[in-house]
Amino acid sequence: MNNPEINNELIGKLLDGLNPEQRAAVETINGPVQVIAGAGSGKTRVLTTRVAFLIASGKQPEEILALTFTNKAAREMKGRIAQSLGGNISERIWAGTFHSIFARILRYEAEKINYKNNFSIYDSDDQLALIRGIEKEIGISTSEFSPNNFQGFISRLKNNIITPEEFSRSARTIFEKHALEVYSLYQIRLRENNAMDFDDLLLNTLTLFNENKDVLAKYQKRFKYIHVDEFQDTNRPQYLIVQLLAKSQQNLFVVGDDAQSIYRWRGAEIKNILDFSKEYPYAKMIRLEQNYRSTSTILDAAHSVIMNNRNQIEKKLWTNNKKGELIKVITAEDDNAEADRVRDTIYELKMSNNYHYNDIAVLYRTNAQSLLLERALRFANIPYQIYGGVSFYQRKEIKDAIAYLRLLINSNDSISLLRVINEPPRGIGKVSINHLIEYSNEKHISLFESCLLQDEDPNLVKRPKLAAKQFATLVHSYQELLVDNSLESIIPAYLNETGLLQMYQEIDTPEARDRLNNIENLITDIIRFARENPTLSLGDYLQQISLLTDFDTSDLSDNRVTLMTLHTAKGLEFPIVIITGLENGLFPIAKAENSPEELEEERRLFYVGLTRAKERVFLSYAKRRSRFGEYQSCMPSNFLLEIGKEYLNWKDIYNNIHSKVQSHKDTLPRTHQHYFDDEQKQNYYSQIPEDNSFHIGERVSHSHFGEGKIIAIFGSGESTKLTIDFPSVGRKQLMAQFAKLEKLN
DNA sequence: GGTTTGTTTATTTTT
DNA sequence: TAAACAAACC
Repeated sequence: MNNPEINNELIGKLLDGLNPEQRAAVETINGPVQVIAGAGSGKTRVLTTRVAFLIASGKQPEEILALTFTNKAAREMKGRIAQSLGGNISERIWAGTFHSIFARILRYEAEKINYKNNFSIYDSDDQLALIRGIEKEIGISTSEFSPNNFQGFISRLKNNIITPEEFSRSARTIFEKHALEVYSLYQIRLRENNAMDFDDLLLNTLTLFNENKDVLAKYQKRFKYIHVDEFQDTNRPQYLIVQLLAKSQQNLFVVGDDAQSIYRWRGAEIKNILDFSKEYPYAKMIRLEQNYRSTSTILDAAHSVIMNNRNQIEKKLWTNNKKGELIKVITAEDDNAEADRVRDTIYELKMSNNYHYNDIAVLYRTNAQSLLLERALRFANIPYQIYGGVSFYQRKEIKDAIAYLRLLINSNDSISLLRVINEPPRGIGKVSINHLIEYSNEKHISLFESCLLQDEDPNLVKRPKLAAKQFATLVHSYQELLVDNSLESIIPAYLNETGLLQMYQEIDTPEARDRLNNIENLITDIIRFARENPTLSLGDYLQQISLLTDFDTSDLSDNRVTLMTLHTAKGLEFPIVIITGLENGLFPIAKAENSPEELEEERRLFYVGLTRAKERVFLSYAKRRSRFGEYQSCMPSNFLLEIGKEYLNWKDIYNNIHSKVQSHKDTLPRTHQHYFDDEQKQNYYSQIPEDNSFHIGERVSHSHFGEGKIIAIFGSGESTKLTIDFPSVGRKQLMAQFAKLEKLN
C-alpha cells in the first residue's frame, strides 16, 4: 500500500481525540452509514472529519457531496474542512445546501427539463404575487381564499410530489377545486416566467434524474461519497433524490437526531430516519451518545422532558461534564414583568463578571414575544441582536433593486417586471397594467415584449404606452450593455437610470436615507462579488442571494445578547440560555394541544432549546399575558412540570406540589403522566407568592422628589435599584427598599 | 394614480 | 396591541 496520495500523517491527526463511535463513523467509508447524533455529541466534527479523512485517504474532492439545510451549516462545514486541508482543496468539494447544490445542477442541465439556464428563483413573496395574480385572472376572491392558504397548500402538495394532474383526481371540496385550478395555472406561469420556486428546485431535480437516466448516471458516477446533515429534516423529494444518487455506489452517510426534528409541519419526515434501515438493512448504525456541550444537570433535565415522547429512537445521552448549576425558574406577574426579570437576569450575569453579553441567548416560541424583551433591553442599554425577522434581502427597496436585476437576466420574469414597472412611479397604473397583461396573453408574448412592442399596440392611451415602452427599452439597453461590460460599471448606472435611487434621494426622510443606503450596500456587495469571482456572472450573484437568509448574513461575534425563536436556535450553542414564555397555549402552542404528534414536536422543540445551553438555563413564564390586546391568565407550561424537580431551582411551594404530583404520576397511564388536573393547578397557583416588584413605566411618588416615572429596574428583591425620572429633578437612582415609594395609578 | 382610512388577523419558516 | 393589507377616497 504505497499509494502516494494517502496522507498517513494527516489521517493520524484527524482521528486523534475522537471517541470510538465518532472514529467508527469517520472511518467507515464504504457502504451506507447512519449516525444518530444526540445534541452536542460532536456531529459537525464527525461530518467534517470524515470528509477530510476521505481526501486524506486519496479520494478526489470532486467525488464528495455534502448536503446541509442551511447556508450557515454549509459554510461552517467548508470552513472546518478548509482548516484541516487548506482552502483550494476544500473548494472543490460539493458542499452546500440541498437547494443550492440542486440549483447548480439544474442550471447546468436546464434544457433537459425545458428550462433556460437563466431561470429566476421565486421566494415566498414572489409566489404570493403570482398566486394573487392568478386568483384575479380566474376570478377567485382573494379575501375569501387567501393567497397564503393556497401557497401553503400547493407547497404541501409539492412536498408530497403530487402533480396537478394527480391532484385533480382527489380534489373534492370547493377549496380543493379552487386550489387545483390555481396550482395548475401556477405551474404553467412559472414555466412561462422561466422561474422556479424553492420546492421546484427539489422537484425538478427529481424529475430530471427520473426522466434522464444518462444524466442520473453521470451524477451517480461523480458523487461517490454522499453525506446528508440533519437527516431527520429531509422531506420526501430530498430523500428520493439522495436515494437515486446513492443507488449505484451506496456510499451514503446520513447524520441526524430524531429528537431534534422540529420541521414536521414543513414536510420533514422523521420516518426517513426509521426507513433508512429498511432501505439498507446492512447499513452500519452508529449512535453518538456522549455529550460534550452541556452540564449534566442540563442534559438530564432535557432527558427527563424528551422521555415523555413515545415516538423516538431509544437513546440516553451522557456526559463527563460537571453537574453545574440548577435550572432557575423565573415566575413573573405578567409579560412585561417577565421581560424585566429577563433583563435583570442578564444584568446580573453580566455584573458577576463571568459572562459577556454574547454568551447569552434569549429564546421564545413566537416572534411577537421579542417586542417586550427588546423594549426592556433597550431601556436598560443592554446591547442585543435579533435573529430572523426581516432579512436584508426581504426589504422592499432591496427586493425592488433585485427585481430590476432579475429582469436584466431573465426578461420573461413577469413577477419581477410587475414589481418595478411603476416603481418609481412612471404613470403606469392598474388599468394600464391589466391592458399590458391582456395584450401579452393575446399575442402569446411575454409581458416584457408586450411593453417593448407598445408602438404596435393600438389600444393603450398615449402616456402609459410611452412609459411602458421607455421602461422596457431601458432594461433592454442594459441587457445589451451587460454582455461586454463589467458589473462594476453597469450596475450603478442601471439602478440610477431606472430612477430607483433618485426616488429615495428626493424623499429626504431618515427612512428614505436608510433605504438608499441599503441599495448602495447591495451595489457594493455586487461589486465585491464581481471582483472576488471574476468568472461568475450577475446571474450567479442573484442565485446566491436568492438562497440566502438573514441568518447567513448576521454575525454572532458581536458582544450582544442574542434574541431568537427556538426554531432558529437549532444547531447553535450558548453558555447561557433563557427560554421565555413557558405557558400552556404559548409553549406548547395552543394549536398543538389536541394533537399528540404536534405536542411531541413542541416537546422536541423544548428539548432543542434546553440542549443549546452549555452552562446555565433559565426558564421563565408569566401568570398573565397580553394577547391580541387583552390580558389572559396563563398556566405554566406542562413542559416545565416534566422536568425532574432535582434539576430545578423553583419556589419551595412548587416543590411540595411537584412531589405530590410525582407520586401521583406513577399511577397514571404513561401518556398522561405529565398532566396536572385542574384542581392541582388551581391549588398550585394560589400558592405562588405575589410579586410586589415595580414595573417600568409605572408612576410613583417620592416624599422628596415628588411624582416620577420608573424608567429602569436593576436587581431583584432587597437589592432592587430603580432609575426614576422626576420632572422636577431629573433622573435618580434609588434603592427600592429605602426609597419609600408610593405607587400611583 | 396616490393617499388615507378602515379592516383583518396574528406559530414556527433551514431554502 | 400592532402591523399589514385592501378598499375607498381625493
